[in-house]
Amino acid sequence: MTTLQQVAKRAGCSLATASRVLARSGSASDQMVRKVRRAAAELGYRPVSAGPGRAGRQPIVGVLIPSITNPVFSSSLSSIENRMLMAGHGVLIAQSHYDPGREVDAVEALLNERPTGLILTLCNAATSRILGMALPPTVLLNNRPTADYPAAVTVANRDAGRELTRLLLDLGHRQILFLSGNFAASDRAAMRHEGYCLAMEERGLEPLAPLQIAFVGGYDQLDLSVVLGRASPTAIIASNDLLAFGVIGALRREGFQVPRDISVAGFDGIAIGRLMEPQLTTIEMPDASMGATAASLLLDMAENAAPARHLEIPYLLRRGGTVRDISAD
Amino acid sequence: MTTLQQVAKRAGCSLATASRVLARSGSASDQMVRKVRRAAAELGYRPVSAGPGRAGRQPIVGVLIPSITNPVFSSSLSSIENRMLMAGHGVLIAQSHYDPGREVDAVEALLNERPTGLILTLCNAATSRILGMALPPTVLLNNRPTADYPAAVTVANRDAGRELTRLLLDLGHRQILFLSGNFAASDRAAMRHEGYCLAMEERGLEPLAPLQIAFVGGYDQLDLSVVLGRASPTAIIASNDLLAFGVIGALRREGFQVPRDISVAGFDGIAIGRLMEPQLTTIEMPDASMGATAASLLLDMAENAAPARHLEIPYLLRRGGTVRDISAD
DNA sequence: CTGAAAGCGCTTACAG
DNA sequence: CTGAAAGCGCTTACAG
Repeated sequence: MTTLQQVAKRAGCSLATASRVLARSGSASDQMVRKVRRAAAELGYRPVSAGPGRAGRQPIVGVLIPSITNPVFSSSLSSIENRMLMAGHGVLIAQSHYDPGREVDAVEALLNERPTGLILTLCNAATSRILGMALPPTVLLNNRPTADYPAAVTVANRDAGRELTRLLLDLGHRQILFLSGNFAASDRAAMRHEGYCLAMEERGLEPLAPLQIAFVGGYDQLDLSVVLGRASPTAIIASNDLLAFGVIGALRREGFQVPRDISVAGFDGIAIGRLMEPQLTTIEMPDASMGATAASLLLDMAENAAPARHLEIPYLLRRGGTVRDISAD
Repeated sequence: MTTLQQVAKRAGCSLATASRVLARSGSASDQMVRKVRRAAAELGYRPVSAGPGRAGRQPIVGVLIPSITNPVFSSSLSSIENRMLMAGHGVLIAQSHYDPGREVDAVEALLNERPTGLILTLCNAATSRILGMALPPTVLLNNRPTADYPAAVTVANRDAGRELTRLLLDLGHRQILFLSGNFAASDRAAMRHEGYCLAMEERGLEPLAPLQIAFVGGYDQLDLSVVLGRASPTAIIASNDLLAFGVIGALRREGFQVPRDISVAGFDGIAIGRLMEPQLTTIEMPDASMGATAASLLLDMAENAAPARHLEIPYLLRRGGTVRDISAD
């Protein structure tokens, strides 16, 4: 490990001067600046946290998401990373894998790096043990704000669930099944389901019991035979697009065609839904701009002591070919 | 910021004792351990790098990938993160966005955190300015090893390109167009293209000039009208699956059906290719196991001073419905 | 098991 | 503009 001491020696100056040059604090002659910079480059010098205040290092923020491989989250993450890069902050990531237990460990790991701030997408913000911990400035992303953590960037998931369900009702569907990841693993899914219930009740219909499916690395091998044997839905709402794809694949394996036999809709608006044929009907979340917004809010709070705010970003219902009008049938 | 001093005071012991308890070095009475831990928890204490050796903090590794939103990379990243979590290391990420210039900045940002090691997927390992820098133990992922950086985890991209092209040739295709991201942005794409050329030449055919398309956040709005006007390929090989999806969408917009009018194949084997209908023909990269392998290799090098190695992981040609046999036509 | 003290790499007034 | 020195938060022999 190269120390500042070594750099100073090579540059032929004192520790203090070398420090001033590299930290850009205080002034130094052009010649000295050159010598020190050169010595530092040659030795591959990297500062180590230090001194009173410990302001030496590049600040970093920690980001927790359920799963990097879900495009909704990787897209948010990407825009967070971009925004933070501009601000000269590093980004440290952690995944909860939709498991409240691992979530705690993951945040612990982030905290060990003493981040300037945190952006968290929790399994369930209301019950998470994390929010009892001593946290640096924190913004919730996709979780509604809590009393302790009032900074949040969200989408109106309940409204979205209601609007999507209304669309299906308007198309003549009555037997609408809500298929979801575990509610305990995603309070977003729970909110979306509430919206579904509201829409059903509005029309005097009994909501079907929701079906919760654990996320195990993917939904490739989803088996719907039992479900379809019991209920016979004309439409299925999946609590997220990845699950919707899994549902469509599973239906195909069972010999059903979408949307001819069953309509399918999802939530998230991941890019791949627009590339498939027919295009997926979904609630489009502005994931990239949500990420950027969360990052900006966090920076504002951490650097300018701005007050915590709750920002609700509008979503968009995108109707694709996976839902069919059955009112004329 | 809470200091160890404050924790010690609250626990009623000396700085030294508090340090020993929290760093698990040296011994302390059970009672003392409890008191110190409790005080640390109450104050939300987090260690800051320190002391001789600076071994205090959790070690971290830096990972550079072209783009988090490409499932191949997010999948590798996810398995790297999992492997590192088990080893008690944090993971810091950076994106190059397929831009060699941003790549340098991104690695600089990673280095500022003094990572124990680095896992890099470079635009072009042979020409990258990064490999001239003073780096900690480094593993290349998806780039072939260089003289300075002999540790690498790769797939035989040239062979894969050849094998995929042979498949199309065997199906009767002669006019096979290779469509690619910018070669300067991806030496993988260049290798795959070489394989394409080899296969064509093997059969005494002239390879068509490759078409390079810049990646600009996605391939949603790809316009192939000009291309299809000039050449009239019966098959298109895209240098990666994301591009292949873009191609299929663009073809559809131009009124072509896949595979009836044109066959399409890609590289990567991202999950979504198996969910679409027809399934994408592609070269399946074991992205998750490549990530885990790179992580394990890096840990072995950083912790056990293991020698750098080059590991080549087998790929798999997966034939889906997007290619058609035209030999009988 | 515990504490006083030396020491790490660094920064920042304080002199000159 | 530059350096000697004090000080930061921490760890680790060294005593007891």
